[in-house]
Amino acid sequence: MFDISELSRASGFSPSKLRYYEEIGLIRSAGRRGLKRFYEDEVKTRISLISLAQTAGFSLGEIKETMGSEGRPDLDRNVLAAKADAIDVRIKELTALRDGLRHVMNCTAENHLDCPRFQRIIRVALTKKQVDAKRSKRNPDKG
Amino acid sequence: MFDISELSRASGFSPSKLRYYEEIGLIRSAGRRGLKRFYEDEVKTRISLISLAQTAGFSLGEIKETMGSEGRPDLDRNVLAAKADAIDVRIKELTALRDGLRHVMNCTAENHLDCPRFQRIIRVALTKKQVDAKRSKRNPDKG
DNA sequence: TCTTGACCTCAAGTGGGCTTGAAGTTGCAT
DNA sequence: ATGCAACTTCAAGCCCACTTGAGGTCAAGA
Repeated sequence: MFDISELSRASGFSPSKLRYYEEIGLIRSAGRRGLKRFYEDEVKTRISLISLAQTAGFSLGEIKETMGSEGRPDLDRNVLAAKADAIDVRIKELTALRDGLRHVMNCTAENHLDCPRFQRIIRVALTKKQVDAKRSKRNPDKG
Repeated sequence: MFDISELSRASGFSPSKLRYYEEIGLIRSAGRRGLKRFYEDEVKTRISLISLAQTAGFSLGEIKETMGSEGRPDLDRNVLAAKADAIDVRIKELTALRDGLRHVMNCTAENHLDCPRFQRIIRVALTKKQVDAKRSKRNPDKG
């Protein structure tokens, strides 16, 4: 068991952020000594996960929905599958963007937006986005 | 040349968003007919790029900085390289998170946070983050 | 026992990224 | 020439994810 400043140090999250996350139900303190919150080790893994999910572009609401409360580790497989698929799409977009940037670094075209290779790289990611958007219009419940 | 509603339809960005982007200098209209803005094809590529970069987790400020104004396509190679590296880090984190999610879907551990395989998957991404943080402390200008 | 500093609460403020609404203007079809 | 749908500006508002500040409580060490 450790207090909020130790958790803050260990996680890199400010105390106010930790309190805020508790307030919205994303994390839990194991209990109090007087007013002071005390935490168990488990919360560190949870915080790591939150941090990762934020990097992935998920809102705190989505993260909460996906992780559930600490007492409910039996997550909905469909939700998890959908999130994993969403991440796959994002990875492809990021890969295209990164390749585009790296290409621009070595490209001699006067205006990079006109470079055919660059445009092709970008179009790959866009096509994926559009396909996805169309599919979710035809089939809204599959997100 | 096309007007704002056509650009909106083509890009999926609302007119207000397009005007906002112009206001903050992210895009430019090619000119006006009366009050109405008109655009050239080039802006579509630019918008695609913005969309992609947002997905990658960059703020509009960073995007502006990286893309420069339309009149300055000669971007700073170091900035581009740094962004590309940042994207690589993010891709690794996303990959770890996705693998973690997919594992949880098939994992029978009663509490997934306790599953050693899951923890290992997560730790991979965290380690990268910490390494990166430490490097940028030792060497702040290399961000 | 008394101080002190790290914790606490709760309300208000901040910044990013837009959207909305009111009020005005205008290109274009009739 | 006229109407009107679609554009325009500008200010204010909204949601998210926090941070800040004022004022209060408490555990532990001198």
